[in-house]
Amino acid sequence: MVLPAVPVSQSPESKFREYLATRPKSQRLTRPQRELIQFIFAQHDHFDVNQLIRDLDRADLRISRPTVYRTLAKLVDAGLLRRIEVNSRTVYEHDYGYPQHEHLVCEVCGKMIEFQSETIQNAIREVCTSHFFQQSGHTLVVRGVCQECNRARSAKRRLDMI
Amino acid sequence: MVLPAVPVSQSPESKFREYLATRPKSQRLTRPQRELIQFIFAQHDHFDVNQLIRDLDRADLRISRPTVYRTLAKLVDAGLLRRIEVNSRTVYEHDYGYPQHEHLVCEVCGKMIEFQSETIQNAIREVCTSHFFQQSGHTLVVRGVCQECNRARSAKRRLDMI
DNA sequence: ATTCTTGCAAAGCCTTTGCAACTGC
DNA sequence: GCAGTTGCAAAGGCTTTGCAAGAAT
Repeated sequence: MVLPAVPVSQSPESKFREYLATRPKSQRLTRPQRELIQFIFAQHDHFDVNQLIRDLDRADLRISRPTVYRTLAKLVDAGLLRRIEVNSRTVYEHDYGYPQHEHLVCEVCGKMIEFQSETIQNAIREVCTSHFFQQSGHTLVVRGVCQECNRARSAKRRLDMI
Repeated sequence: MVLPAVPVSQSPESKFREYLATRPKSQRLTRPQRELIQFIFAQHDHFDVNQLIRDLDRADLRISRPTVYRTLAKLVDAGLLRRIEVNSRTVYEHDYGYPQHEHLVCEVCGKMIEFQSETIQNAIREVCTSHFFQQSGHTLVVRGVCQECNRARSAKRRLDMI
């Protein structure tokens, strides 16, 4: 986490409970779901499904793959998680308690750097207004090479020239 | 196409030929590839692989699925096409001869509205500079509901209230 | 008690790959 | 003629689904 967290009044679990209750056909909060929420909001930042399942496994939490997928979908729908597609990889990150932000993604090491930009958010808002487009969210991914990988590359280039 | 095209000096095919020639291990321009390029740059705007193959089929161009995938990858690498991930769907659009732009994507009808924003591009450039991040490209997708679908929704809502 | 959720196995997508036949250069 | 490309079939990832057993309200 690099950005300041947004203050929230409820725990992720109770926010999720609220979401479940307000569904058209009311849904249930189960043990696997609670374990997942607790696990995700205790540790992860950006993660994909395979990482998550591996980590759950290491933590001796046996939650089946389908249940993980089904629960993640609900968490996204509930506004607890955000789902991002990055270079054909699907990653999740905290939404609840975390501010809207954009990403720089290093194509070499895969690192994701977060940043906020009022300017960009305002510009998007303006464009939506002028197109009478009702915005529900956005994703900005900037691809490139991060500082460290760039250094490494330059070094290698210098070596290659010898 | 809604944005003004960028003037280009070469045809897509010759631009691709140039790309092929400058590869480390030189590659070949084949009949299926030429047909694909001609077809894509004659008609399509945004398309996914299945649409493309269906349309090729209708045009009696039989190019195998693997070849389509392999060629699209090269076209993206050559800078002729851009590849965008939108709501778990992979779509391609012209890159060569078309300016950098962002997308509003309607979650109801799937329409993609293009727009350009100097402000956003500058803001991205600035952020990259301050993070010593060497940008190679970016994707901005704004999700929401377009004007028409919004109208339809409002109308339906009014009806529901009776 | 009822209705939703789980886990398993299996199926579904989309995409990639191994390989023999083929074709640019 | 050599090296890269094609098409086929098959395999690979990731994600979803049908269904019987189990759990939440």
